[in-house]
Amino acid sequence: MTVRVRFAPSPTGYLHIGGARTALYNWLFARQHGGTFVLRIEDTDRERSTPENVQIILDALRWLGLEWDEGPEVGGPHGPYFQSERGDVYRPHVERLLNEGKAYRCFATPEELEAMREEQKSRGEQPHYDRRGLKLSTQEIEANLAAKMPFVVRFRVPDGSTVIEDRIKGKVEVQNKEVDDFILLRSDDNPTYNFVVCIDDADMRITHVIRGDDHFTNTVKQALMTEALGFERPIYAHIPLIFGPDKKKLSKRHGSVSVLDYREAGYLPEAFTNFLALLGWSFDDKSTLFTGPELIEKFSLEKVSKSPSIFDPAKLDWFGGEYVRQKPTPELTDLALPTLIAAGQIDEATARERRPWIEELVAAFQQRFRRLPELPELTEYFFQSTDAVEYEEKAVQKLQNEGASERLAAYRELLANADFSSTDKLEAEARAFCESQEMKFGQLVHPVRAALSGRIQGPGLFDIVYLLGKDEALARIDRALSLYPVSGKP
RNA sequence: GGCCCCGUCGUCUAGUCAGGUCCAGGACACCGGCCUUUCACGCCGGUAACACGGGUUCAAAUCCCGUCGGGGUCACCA
Repeated sequence: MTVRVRFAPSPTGYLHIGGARTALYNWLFARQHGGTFVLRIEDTDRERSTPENVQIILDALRWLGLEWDEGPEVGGPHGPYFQSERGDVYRPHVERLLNEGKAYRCFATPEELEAMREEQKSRGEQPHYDRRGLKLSTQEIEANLAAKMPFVVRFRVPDGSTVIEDRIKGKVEVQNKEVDDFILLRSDDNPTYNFVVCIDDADMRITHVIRGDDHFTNTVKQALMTEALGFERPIYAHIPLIFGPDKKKLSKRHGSVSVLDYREAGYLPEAFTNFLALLGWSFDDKSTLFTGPELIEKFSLEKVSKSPSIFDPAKLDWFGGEYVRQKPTPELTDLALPTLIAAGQIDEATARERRPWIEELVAAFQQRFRRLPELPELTEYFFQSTDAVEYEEKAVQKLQNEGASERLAAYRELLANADFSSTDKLEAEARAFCESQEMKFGQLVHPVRAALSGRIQGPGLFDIVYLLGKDEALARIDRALSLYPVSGKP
């Protein structure tokens, strides 16, 4: 049996973290088994579904690297893949179910049903549909139909119980009487979700349904419906939900839950998928870093946790830094360049001309950021004119320490004739200089760093010197010297 | 409330099915230290958990029962 799985989002908003993880697990499962990953858009809610939202979902999936084999924009033999375009495929099934007595009409209005539920509640009963439609005689139905009374079609839930052999949850048995005779065709002639899903999944030859645990109660309905329709039941796997720190289903109020927000925040997609994969799944007691191919090879539904997990942004940050560090510098440069450009630090033409320099700059900071947009915050002073560099308070202190300006001035002379061909040479010369002056290395480094960058932290000092170049380094020292000429008293 | 699911460090988890090798392992976070020109990286170390109560057993995080706690779901939404 060839594995066929699907991800079936509703384009009513962004793709959220939970949906992304569901998509990832489906994709991983398909790739591992050489199967097919189908993307189906469940846009039957015309009010809330928009083409823009569809595009957002596609963008998000592509960013995560989850290419689909069948679905929007790629087509496939089992389309259409937009539920809104599948209207006609459902009608014959409604008729069949009706003829076979597996479904029936109910003429009760929403108001009547509401009243029914209220009454049940007032009697201390659980609200439930009382099968009033089933009690109608053939004559009554004919008369109502002739009178053009609106009706819905309900599924007649059989007696007994339903056992779901869930690949993650294990065996779960539910009494069918817990399930109401749900509606499969609305009075406006539109079929409902629990009905169309069964037909779509069957039409698309879906073998495994992997989705969020919030669908579990639907699963019982769908299993029953699938059986009534005469289709083969897919294998189900329900992934526990992702919670926010308050242990409630992750939602907007927990901050960013949209996948594209994380792209905006500048996380590398590999970091994000690695993080997502491990939210609710683990391979063993040691491994945390997985490449895409490793994930495909090692993923398994059996090792998906049965308990919900809480989204921890701090851990995502760690993954972010980890992937930034292990990314080859040229590639990282390509990825980071747009943020430098967006920050106004460089333009595209200059970036091309100074490509080797940019790569060296990125390399100098590679250990120091986790998200792309953090880079321009760190590199700002490299792109400012000499006079625009601002000195933070602590940097000013470094410049005003006893003897600092004298040491700075002395180093300026050294630098004027220094060999700028490499960071190492600059450092070696500085060290030799300190030794000859019987000066501690740190006494030189700190004021120089302050003079060049206006800051007290950053990459290795000689990376800064080197990246700035001789002219600019001298100019910045001169400026610092003119601003803070007086050292502490002798 | 009914039904269903879940409950190991603050968080993600290994271990639970096949009880002993677990006074519970790893990772993130946090705290200390080392490295060092700062920050970061890296390295070393530390704090920290079997929800509770019974039972079975020579032995229970692991099996059984109960309690408590958390969540999901109960629409002419998907």
